[in-house]
Amino acid sequence: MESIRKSRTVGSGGKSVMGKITIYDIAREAGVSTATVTRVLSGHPSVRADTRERVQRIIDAHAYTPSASARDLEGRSTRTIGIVMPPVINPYFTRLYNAAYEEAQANGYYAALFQMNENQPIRRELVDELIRRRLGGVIFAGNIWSSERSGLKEALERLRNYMPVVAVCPPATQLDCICVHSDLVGCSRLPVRHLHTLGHRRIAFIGGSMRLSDASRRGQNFLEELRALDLPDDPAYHVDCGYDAEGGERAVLRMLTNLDRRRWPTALIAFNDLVALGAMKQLKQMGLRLPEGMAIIGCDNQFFCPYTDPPMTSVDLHPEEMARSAVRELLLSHDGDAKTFSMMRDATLVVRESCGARLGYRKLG
Amino acid sequence: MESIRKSRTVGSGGKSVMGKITIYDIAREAGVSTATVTRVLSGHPSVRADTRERVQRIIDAHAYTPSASARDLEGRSTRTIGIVMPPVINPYFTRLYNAAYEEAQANGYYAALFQMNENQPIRRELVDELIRRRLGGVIFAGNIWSSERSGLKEALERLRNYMPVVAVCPPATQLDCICVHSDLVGCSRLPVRHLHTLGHRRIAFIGGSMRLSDASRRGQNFLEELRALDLPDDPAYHVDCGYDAEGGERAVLRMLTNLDRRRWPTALIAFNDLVALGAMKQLKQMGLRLPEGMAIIGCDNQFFCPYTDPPMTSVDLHPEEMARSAVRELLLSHDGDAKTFSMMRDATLVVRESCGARLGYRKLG
DNA sequence: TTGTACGCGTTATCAG
DNA sequence: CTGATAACGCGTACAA
Repeated sequence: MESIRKSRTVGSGGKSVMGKITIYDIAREAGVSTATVTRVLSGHPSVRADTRERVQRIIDAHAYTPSASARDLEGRSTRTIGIVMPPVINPYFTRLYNAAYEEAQANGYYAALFQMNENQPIRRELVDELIRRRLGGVIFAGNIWSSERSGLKEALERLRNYMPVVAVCPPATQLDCICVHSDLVGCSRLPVRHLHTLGHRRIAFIGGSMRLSDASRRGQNFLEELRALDLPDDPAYHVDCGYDAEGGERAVLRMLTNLDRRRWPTALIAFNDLVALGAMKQLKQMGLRLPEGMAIIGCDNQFFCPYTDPPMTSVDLHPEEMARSAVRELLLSHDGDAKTFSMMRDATLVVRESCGARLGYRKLG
Repeated sequence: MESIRKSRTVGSGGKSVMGKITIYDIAREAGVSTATVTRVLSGHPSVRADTRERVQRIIDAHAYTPSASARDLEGRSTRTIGIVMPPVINPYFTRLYNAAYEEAQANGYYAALFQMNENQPIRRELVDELIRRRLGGVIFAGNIWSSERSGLKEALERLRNYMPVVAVCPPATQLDCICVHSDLVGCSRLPVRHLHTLGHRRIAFIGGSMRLSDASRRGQNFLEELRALDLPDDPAYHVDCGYDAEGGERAVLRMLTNLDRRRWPTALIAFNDLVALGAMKQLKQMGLRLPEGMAIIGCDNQFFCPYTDPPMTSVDLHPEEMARSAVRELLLSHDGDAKTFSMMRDATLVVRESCGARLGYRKLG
């Protein structure tokens, strides 16, 4: 900020009054009533052609545009839905939001984004904000509904009193709203099976946080999957390291330096692609070749996966589809009959070369 | 969507009337006037303690929250600014938006995002939408203001009649609004000089689009810089390929296959990091080693730059700072005295290893 | 300290 | 076909 320098004061201008023309002004100038102006505006048929034209001319001349606030006040829908999620900086949520935005737009709605850091209690102010704006509905996405969040139940209940709510999240229980959840079982099963098929026996899991009950679901499922295949579930093969690339670097460093080389895992499953990215860097730095020295699988199938070296095998949770479904359900449940149900999209394993396989798309039962 | 399956109809619930309580309801139930309720709501001092408490209790009981529409109508600001830019899918704009969002929030404002594809005319509907919502101001970002866009002048003028406007963009002329622009000169100069210093003489530029006058600025500056250093500005050393990784792959493929090996450039400057990412992949695929076989520099200093192989040298345009400045200026120019000026943040070269240098941060005059 | 009444910009209803 | 006029929900003078 201080290093930004202003320059070139080019000039000054700008109208003085900042657009204050109302429907009254138009009506007066056109010599009609406000009702007629409204009729022209909404294309109502019962208005004489010449009147319509005259009014329209005035409207155009002033580039008059009715106020949304006033219009909303009159009782109709604001045609806006809210979407509450972690900051778009996380590319997974970027995709989620983008798809929601497009779907909303396709239905004549606007998707207002409310960013919220994860693992932070639902602030009462946020709920207030949503209600104040009289949104047509809200989508909560991300690990929003973890039981750690205080005031969750209350917030949800209060909100639902005003508008429909749908959650896009890991499988959660007791959620009294429509819930579109990700396939966390497949998300663990797919990569483990894939690695097992390729002959791997010592498989580790890095990323996330075991202490957060919902986020740990991934880790739990991973362990169950290992046991189902009679693979060792050594605690040393699991390290929490958060959700970004830096965490991935740290995780690898910590795990491998703490382990006798003969006990090193031969494959890594990362919480997400960001973590995997960091892990790959650290692995190379330690002199390992990929995928020979270590196989690795990410999650989210981000845009950069085909461009890592080697290209990264990853699980696609199809956030776009989930977002679109969420928006559609939200718009459908517009009216009071608030149903409550869950829906799920299967995960897909996108095989590239970070595990030494070259199979293209592949889906395991 | 069709592959998403519903399951587990858990139950049904939801209040029937979807929150219709108004300030009148509260007033009646508390046995006071609406004015008093308002006073309690806004923490006005002149209200007796017991009255306040009684009213507050009713408010809490109903979880009453005043309507934003009604409040806005009353004349005050909507405390919302708009930010119009390309889809947040592009990580550069993600950062831009995120910073704007935070800065707005820090000032008690909300930043409403309006996504618009680049190189598309400013739709009248969009401007209508912005005006309809009576925003406190609008930020336009990206290559929005290219002269190719039809109706640009008109849209801007009309908009400015309603609210302050600031543009975050490449240097543009004749923009009758506050303009925070990126340092496109430095953006070309820095990488060229860096490569020149390292001994490179045949330097190519890939990405963007020469046909779009504003986007081509980068290319123009690049050429000028080459000439200033007496380097060859062979047209074959420039290929348009858009703005994503796939484009980068294509660009490399096209350029190198069309060129005799002895005339190959020894270094590549990419329009942005996405393009550079694709280029790196294609270069490796053609058997070149990086940076020995080819040096490469990206732009935007994206999160993945430290994690490419080799880590990518890139130019940082500091989108976050620009966004924050834009928001601040917007909020400042709240009142009618619409000044018009430009400000610029210097670009910075972040040196990593994709050019074979190991210098850390480095800034060239 | 509290209440009354009006304005904010639109739409909808009901007369003409 | 068109024009008054009443909501809509809230803030705010002004009055009590």
